[in-house]
Amino acid sequence: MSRRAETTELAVLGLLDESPMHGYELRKRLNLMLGWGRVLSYGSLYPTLKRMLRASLIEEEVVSPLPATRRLRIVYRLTDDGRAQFARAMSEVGPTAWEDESFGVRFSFFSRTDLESRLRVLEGRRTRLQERLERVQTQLERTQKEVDRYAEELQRHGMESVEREVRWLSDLISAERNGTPMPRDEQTTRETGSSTTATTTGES
Amino acid sequence: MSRRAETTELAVLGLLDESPMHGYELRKRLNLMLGWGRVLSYGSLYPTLKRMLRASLIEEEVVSPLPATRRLRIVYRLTDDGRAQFARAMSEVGPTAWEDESFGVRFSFFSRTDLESRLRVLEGRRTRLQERLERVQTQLERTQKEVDRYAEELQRHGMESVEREVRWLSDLISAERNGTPMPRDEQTTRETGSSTTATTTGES
DNA sequence: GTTAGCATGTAAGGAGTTACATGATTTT
DNA sequence: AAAATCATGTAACTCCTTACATGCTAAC
Repeated sequence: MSRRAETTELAVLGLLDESPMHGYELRKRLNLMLGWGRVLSYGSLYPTLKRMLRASLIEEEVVSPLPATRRLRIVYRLTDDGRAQFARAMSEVGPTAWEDESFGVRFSFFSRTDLESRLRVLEGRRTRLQERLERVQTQLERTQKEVDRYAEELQRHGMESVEREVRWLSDLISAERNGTPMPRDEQTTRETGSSTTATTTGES
Repeated sequence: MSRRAETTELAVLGLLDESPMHGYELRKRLNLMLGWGRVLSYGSLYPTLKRMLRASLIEEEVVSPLPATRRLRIVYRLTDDGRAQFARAMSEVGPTAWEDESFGVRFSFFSRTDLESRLRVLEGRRTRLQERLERVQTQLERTQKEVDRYAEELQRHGMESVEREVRWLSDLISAERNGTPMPRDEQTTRETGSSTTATTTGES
């Protein structure tokens, strides 16, 4: 019903689409998946699960694990609605799809989407990063007077990181287009011919 | 009074410590500084300023800009309390100091701290990143069975980014220790001898 | 003339965290 | 014997975003 993108929910849908799981395990997988940003807390996960339950996206089943003395586990499983919702969310590529968190989650589930959606997400993200680079560069030119050494160094490092991600995305995009699903080469980081900053690489 | 680290507040203190400014300009500088993560909205900045005003960290002065038809601007200036608070916050290097956002802000203001504080922040951040790497690596080894191609590629890219930042930090740390304030060389990214992942580089 | 930038704010709401509550089991 | 991990949850709170409200000025 609600068209809220809500990254956590998408992640849960995707993980449960692979296989049913209980909350604790879900959190572990989630943290591994998002890993490099936030670490999701129970105070966030459990209420999300309850909400999804109310929305009939998932169903619960209480399971008593074999050494029966252990705490009960509640295993969650996708409903047909949930599965449909996941498919819809993955193909509806809106501008939220290229935000840091959301991008990571979508990327993780790329195997379960079609080429077209993948390309739209990859290209959308790349465009967004390139815009960020341009904006920061023009702003730096205007404010160039008082440049603190450290502030500048941080800026430089940030830019390099973003440029690196742009190259990574460009490599992935070519790989997708060539039908080569993944650059099987570890040296993705080298100069790949993709001009780092300037190219606007107009999309389809 | 409140010992809340609150990154936004620290950033405002630091910027106003450089020179008085009005809200709009503050936001621009803030966005340039944090730039690569969030972009701060007015709905966040103005209430923060009001709060800091109530806490007597800053003072306001209404200024009518020269083409008098323009909107009034409210210029904020640090009080002595505010200046003291900034100095205290910058030297009190707690574990929050190596969180992404907070780290960036502190780093930007490094010129206004002593060598010791700088080293503690840099080393703290490096240790934290190395812990993250180790945790993810051990977890990957345990969950290694069902490795989705895309999920794995994202993981790999994330790891490389973090390793890159660790090298960057290591270079900065050596530079600080050698009295060379900054690696004036652009090729910081190359192999610098700093072993990427394994070294725990026990701190002082 | 219309878009972008200048300039300050408020109200409602979203997404998540920390701390609390509880307790068994496995590893070191 | 202590520490980590398994396991589920709630209440209070924080920080931030979006949308609204208002209006002028510079650049294209």
